[in-house]
Amino acid sequence: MQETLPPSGPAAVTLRDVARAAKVSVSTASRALAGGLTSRATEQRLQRIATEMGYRPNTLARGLKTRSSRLVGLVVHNLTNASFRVLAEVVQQRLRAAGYQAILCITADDPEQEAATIATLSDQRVDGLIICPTGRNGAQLAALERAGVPVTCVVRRDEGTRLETVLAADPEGAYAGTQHLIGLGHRRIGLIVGRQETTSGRERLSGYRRALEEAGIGFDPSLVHAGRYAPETGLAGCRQLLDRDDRPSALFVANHESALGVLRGLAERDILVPEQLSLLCYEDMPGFAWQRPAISVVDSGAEAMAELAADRLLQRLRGEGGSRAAPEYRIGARLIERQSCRRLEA
Amino acid sequence: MQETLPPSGPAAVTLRDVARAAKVSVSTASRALAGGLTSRATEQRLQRIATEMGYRPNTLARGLKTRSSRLVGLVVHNLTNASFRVLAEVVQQRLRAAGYQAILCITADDPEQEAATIATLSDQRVDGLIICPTGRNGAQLAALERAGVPVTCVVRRDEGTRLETVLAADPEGAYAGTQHLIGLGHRRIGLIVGRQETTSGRERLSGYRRALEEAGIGFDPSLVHAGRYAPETGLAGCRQLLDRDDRPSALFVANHESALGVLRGLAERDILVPEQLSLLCYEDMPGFAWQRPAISVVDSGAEAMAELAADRLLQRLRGEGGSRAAPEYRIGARLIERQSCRRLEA
DNA sequence: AGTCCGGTCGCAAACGTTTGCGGCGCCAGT
DNA sequence: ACTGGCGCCGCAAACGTTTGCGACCGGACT
Repeated sequence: MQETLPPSGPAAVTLRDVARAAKVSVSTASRALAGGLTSRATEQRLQRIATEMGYRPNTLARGLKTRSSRLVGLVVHNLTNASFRVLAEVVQQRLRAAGYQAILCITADDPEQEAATIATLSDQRVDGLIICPTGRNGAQLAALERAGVPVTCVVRRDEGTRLETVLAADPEGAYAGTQHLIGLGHRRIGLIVGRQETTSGRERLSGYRRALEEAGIGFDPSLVHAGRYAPETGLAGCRQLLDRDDRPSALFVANHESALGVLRGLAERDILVPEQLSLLCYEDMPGFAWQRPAISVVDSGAEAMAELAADRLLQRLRGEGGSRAAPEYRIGARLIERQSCRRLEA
Repeated sequence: MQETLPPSGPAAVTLRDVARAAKVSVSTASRALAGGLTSRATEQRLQRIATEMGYRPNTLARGLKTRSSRLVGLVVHNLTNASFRVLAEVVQQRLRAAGYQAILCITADDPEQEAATIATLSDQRVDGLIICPTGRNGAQLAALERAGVPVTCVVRRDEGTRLETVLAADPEGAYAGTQHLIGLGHRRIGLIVGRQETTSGRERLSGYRRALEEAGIGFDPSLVHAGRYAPETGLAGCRQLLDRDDRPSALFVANHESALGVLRGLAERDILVPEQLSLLCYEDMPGFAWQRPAISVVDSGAEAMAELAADRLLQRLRGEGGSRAAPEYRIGARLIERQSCRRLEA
């Protein structure tokens, strides 16, 4: 019978092979390549032989011994949301530069998938974890951290655990955006915002509200429409807010998925921006700058968040964890004025 | 001195612990949990004990022994392009369902980064690889495949190697799109397309050209604008094609990044779609359906590509690789009519 | 010349699994 | 009652590293 051997090509060259070729023991070979505990001469000789033979250390074996896989889990809800997308891009690149690889996992904001994901990543012996938590699996995350695997939360906080977290400065961002509109003379400002069960949804609403009240404008609940992060929400909000007699003069759309629906709603009603309505969005996305008119946004600073999250995790991976404090970081938002907001004449 | 032991929490429970608790040898424990070579009774008993103790097998150790890491590399140029995004989402999910994890890597279409990435993934002993190749590292990929690691290319082909590849049916898609416009009575059709060094750029142009010629319409090179996949290209193309006397009556934009620039160009010139110009895009993206008017597209079938790529790789991972044929698969494109194309009166 | 010391190196154990091989006991068949 | 066979299990080797410990060698110092 034809032996149908699995196509395991030429067996990889192992440390033993290198050692044998250099006529030293495996241990000195190991030390020479790790740099250090050998004479300068043998070190260089072995480096040379190793590269000549095309030696590549076996990460699994090394990981088994050193109890570290140089893998980091990266868990997000999806890749469609611009924040998650840049998070994935930036974190991945940052980690790679530091010698780690990112394992990408997508949970669809579903606690069960998240639980399974965390378990699997733990099985893979990831060295660390960056995650946007659903909030329902805090116990598992805390257990991981207790087992020596640093966990950094992003975008959302996991209430109930004391995990290191980096968030957007949503209250301030929403405050600044609303204030900007107020400064332009707007008094009736509609808000389309996320579900109030989420941190960001609540915080953005509260920032909006605070700006209003500080300006001496009453908060009118009928001017806010809350819903999922989806175009449909924006469309529904448009309908609710604009098909009424005392129509607001400005709209603040607090997440970019809804914005698509809002744009369509405005077009359907032939409402001119910014002539008849000022429009301000939260979170920048590639399309906004290319719209006509270009859409002003308060940018939530996704890449800054990503960079900070990666840096914090890396620092703890290097063992400089230090502070048990499990702090919370906030990334400042930034107003980007384009052409979708106009000053209201008095 | 306070021993600052690394916070390696409670040591993980190992197979030895389970075996000891069950008063059997490690080998029977292993076999019992793997299912099979033991009596039904001990199998169930050990399953129970294992879960009670919270045993989780060490993937690294297992991988070292079995020479498989249950990791699969996923290499794309970026996550902004819609095709890559759904590729990442779908592949990740598919692999996970089959017990594999995806390592995400981004190359920015840069051969050097790609080379480094492939090397690292190989070091991590990935079991397989799904990659959109730059085309400059075919040798490395071929070597991987020879070493027993199945490689599947997506979106682009690596010329010069005979790797399994799944592509979009770009010639047919562009043909169908152009034909659709012709069927609506258009004779002068502008084309904004990708660089001619890329497979997709060439193939989409050729499909466009074939449709034209079959309809007896002469191919006019001055009606095509080729450039990078970026909004700027679209804007420049708009300028070149529309600021002339014999302006085309329809525009076929063969990639969605450029489309953003085109939309802005049209808005700047106050050109009404579809009244004054019909617009058709290649590759669907979330925004298109929400535009006003909603933009017709020929959808390149990104998720079908992703699914096929994942399935092909998985099949080979399961050892059913069989055919040495290194075949090439094509995913059919599909015209989605919305509201941006109108029939030309004769 | 003897002692000591610092620098290099090899031996062997360990990391947690999987797996070939052989031993043991039990049941059925003569 | 003895043999054969088969099902279940344990022993130990192996996967490719890292690392503590001890051996060895040379030179410098007393």
